[in-house]
Amino acid sequence: MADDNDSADLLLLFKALADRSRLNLLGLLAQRERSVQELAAEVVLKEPTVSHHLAMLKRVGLVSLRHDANTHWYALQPDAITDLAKRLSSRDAIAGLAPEAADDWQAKVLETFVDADGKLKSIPASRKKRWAVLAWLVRQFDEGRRYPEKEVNARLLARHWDSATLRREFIGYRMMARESGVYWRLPESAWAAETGEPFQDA
Amino acid sequence: MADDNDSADLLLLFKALADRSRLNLLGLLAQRERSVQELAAEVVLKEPTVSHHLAMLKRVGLVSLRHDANTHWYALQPDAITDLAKRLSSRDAIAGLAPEAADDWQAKVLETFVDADGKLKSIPASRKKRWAVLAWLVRQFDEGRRYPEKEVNARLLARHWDSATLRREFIGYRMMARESGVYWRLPESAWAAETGEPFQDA
DNA sequence: TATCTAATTAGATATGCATCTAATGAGGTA
DNA sequence: TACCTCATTAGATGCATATCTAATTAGATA
Repeated sequence: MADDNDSADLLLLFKALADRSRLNLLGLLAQRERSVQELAAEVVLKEPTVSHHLAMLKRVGLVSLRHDANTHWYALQPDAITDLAKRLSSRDAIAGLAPEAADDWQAKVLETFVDADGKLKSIPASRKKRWAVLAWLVRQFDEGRRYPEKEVNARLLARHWDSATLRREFIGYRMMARESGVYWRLPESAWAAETGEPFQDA
Repeated sequence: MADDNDSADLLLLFKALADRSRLNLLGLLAQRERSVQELAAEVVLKEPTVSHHLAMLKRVGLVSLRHDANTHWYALQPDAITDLAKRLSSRDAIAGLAPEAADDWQAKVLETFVDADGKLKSIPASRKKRWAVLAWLVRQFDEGRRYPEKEVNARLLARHWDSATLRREFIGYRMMARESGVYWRLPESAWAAETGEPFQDA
């Protein structure tokens, strides 16, 4: 379901709004366009801190940015908030936040990327879909057992030629840990919650 | 002043919504009433964790609770969300989130020293912050009413274990007066101006 | 009374994130 | 080129909080 995307977005929006400093900044920006310095003075925070908050607000579309020389002018993006309001007004929309939806979505991704023989057709480029595929793959290893790199490779090669990338991604997504050439599964609690958002964009 | 409350409420609402597990729970509760066990199974969390989340959702009015024997049935409180949606739809409402100098500072102090249940985590050491906290506390007593020491203690104990210190500070900051074991509030004009002038403790 | 079940509270751990200082980048001007 | 200003990035620190296990409360039942 595209529902899943929606709910991830929604979560990020709420996270962006769940901080007093950022609400203050939004308040100021709702009045008029402002520069970083100006904002820092008004909310009594250092510029890097304000910059950090603005980056987050911008990432979720709550504010817009206009450059003028080396001054950056930020402004409220009013549609973002009214859109949010709209999304909240239906009870069904809220019901759509229930977790079961995720499994559905994952099944769909797997249908797309895995062929009838169980071979991975390609490694998804999108972070979320890659997560879904990796989750499926990692569950084919026993929890609590330790695998030498050679064996990890062997198992992965049964699914896709690029075992090196897959191994690396296991680590990156915290689905596996590695120590001196030996791999083991991490508990799903460590990664199952992250439906695949980047922590920061790097 | 009412603004201040509003924005504090709003912040708590967003904080409650800014967590994937709680969004999942809300989704399930939007479908129908559910017990803690049931929810724990569906979101794959332990019961105490779910209990913790539900307490927060309830505190901000997003869910309601009904007891039946020792089963607790939680349900979505749909008005809470539509109300939120309404509050977001006006640009002026957002502009109202802008900080208001002193008030905002006091709000920030309170956020730091008062936990979500309204308990005072500790008595600030800095004079100014202690002033802010005491001002908040003393406003919970009616003006013009007289309180025997026992009742002052009882009320303070709801906020912090060291009621004796708090009582003494009320006197020191001229927020209350005492005569033969009976206490009463002094008018704010007597102390509201001193955002923490030297008065001498002890 | 003792016991069973459902839920909450207490206490511990670990991760996320707000904030700061210092360093770097990027545009403008003399 | 050198310098100035505004902003962002890097890295460190400390607090808030999501989650778990263990202990406790509360209702129901035998």
